[in-house]
Amino acid sequence: MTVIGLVSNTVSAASADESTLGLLGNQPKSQQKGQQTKAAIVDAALGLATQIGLEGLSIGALAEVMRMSKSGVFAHFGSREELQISVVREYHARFEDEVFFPALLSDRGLPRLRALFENWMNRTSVEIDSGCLYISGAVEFDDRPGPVRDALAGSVKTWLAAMNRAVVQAKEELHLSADADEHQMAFEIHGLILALHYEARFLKSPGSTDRAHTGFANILARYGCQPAPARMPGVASLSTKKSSSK
Amino acid sequence: MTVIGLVSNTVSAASADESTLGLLGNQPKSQQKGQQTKAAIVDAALGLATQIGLEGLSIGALAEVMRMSKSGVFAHFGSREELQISVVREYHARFEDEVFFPALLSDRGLPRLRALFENWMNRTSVEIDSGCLYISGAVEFDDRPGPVRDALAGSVKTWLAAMNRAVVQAKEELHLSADADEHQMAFEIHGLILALHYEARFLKSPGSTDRAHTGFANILARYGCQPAPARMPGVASLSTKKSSSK
DNA sequence: CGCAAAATAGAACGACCGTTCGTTTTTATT
DNA sequence: AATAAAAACGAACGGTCGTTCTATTTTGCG
Repeated sequence: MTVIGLVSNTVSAASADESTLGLLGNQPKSQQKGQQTKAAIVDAALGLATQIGLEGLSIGALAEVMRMSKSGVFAHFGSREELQISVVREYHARFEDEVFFPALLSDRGLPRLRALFENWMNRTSVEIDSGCLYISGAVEFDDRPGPVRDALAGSVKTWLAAMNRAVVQAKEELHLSADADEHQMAFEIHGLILALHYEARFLKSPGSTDRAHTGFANILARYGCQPAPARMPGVASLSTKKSSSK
Repeated sequence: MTVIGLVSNTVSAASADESTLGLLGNQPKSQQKGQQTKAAIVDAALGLATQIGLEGLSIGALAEVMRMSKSGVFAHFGSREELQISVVREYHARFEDEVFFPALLSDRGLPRLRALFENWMNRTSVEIDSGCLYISGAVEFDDRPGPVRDALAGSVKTWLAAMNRAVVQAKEELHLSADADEHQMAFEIHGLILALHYEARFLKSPGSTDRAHTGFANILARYGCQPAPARMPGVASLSTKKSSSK
């Protein structure tokens, strides 16, 4: 863990990773049908788990969706817990692909921070209908130790650390006030996402998405990206790069 | 519903309300042992539900805690769903007593808003260990319609409406900028509480409590309560009572 | 094709779930 | 103390759960 510098967690256990990538044929040309249906099972399981939770995920229901026998599904994982862990890893991978990696195309500093939040918001907006595994999982495994909880907490921490890094970089690029606390900022941003999910998905309050956006703008304004960002006393010759991305 | 002006919801179904109050003998001197043990059951059920969730709450486990038979416990509610609703109502009542009512002792406007947040924070801090029914319940009943969800959502909305009202009053008292959006502000405050619960209870990150406090100060600062709150033009003679509780 | 290995099926298990029902105990009142 | 009502019990029900075991089918390779 703590690998190459980006969001990673999927390094461990060999098996069910390639999923949709499929035919890159790492080395052995063996292994085909098995991995393939296993990936399909994990995909279906992820769909079920985001809706009814990791704990609500039952092998019987999953088998029905897959039009397979319970034991047929079960054999791919050996235990329900291993199935849950596979689901968490799959969710992590998709989160990376959808939220983290695309944001790397934006410039370091404030543009990338904005992109990260924007992607996170977009994903959360979709999850108002489908559900978010990082949120439901957190509640379900609050005080239930074990490998599932570890996998969940590991993924979430990896992501939050990436957000922290983006804030630090924004400070380094002088896009944010130097005394901005990255943990504080990440905390407040996390709160916006959680409030959005709560109020939109559970309470069904309209306007939550706008409020999350406004909240993010407020945070940026507070932490040094002033409405009038021109005169910063001393420092920062004139290297203040463009801070607008779109 | 939408009653006398304060947080209320408990008006409906007659039964299990008096709980610990016990012997005030409303009118009929009948009804004794039953209501009493029912209240004890709800109390124990609330303890279980905050830890493992409303869905994880099982009558068997509850009976064991109560040292009663399953059917003995069951008879008090007639269905598991009714038990869950009773738990939600009890939680609502305690939330009111602990968070809302005490804050009414503080002056209208900013002092009361501060008190509401402070009480909410204190309760949430305790719930880092015990769990919060409004948060776990929201996840569990996201997309599961029914009376339990209705009871939960009703309670939460009642409370959030009280927060909104406090913000509006703070504007009326000129303690906050007149163009402060109460919904936006309540949204951001709610996010702080949710982030606190998430990061402290699930991720076990230290310092979350301080970050929630700092976040609240940031929000107040942004919405018109400037960092130098001493000279506020006009208003509020010198009746600013103590706003610290401990 | 033939054959070993992998994948899937099917039935059964013990455990726990919410709920029902008839019985027994406890309670409150006369 | 007698009695009717309320409360608690205990056993059983149908159902779902994760898991195990043994067959059967399907796959991939020579």
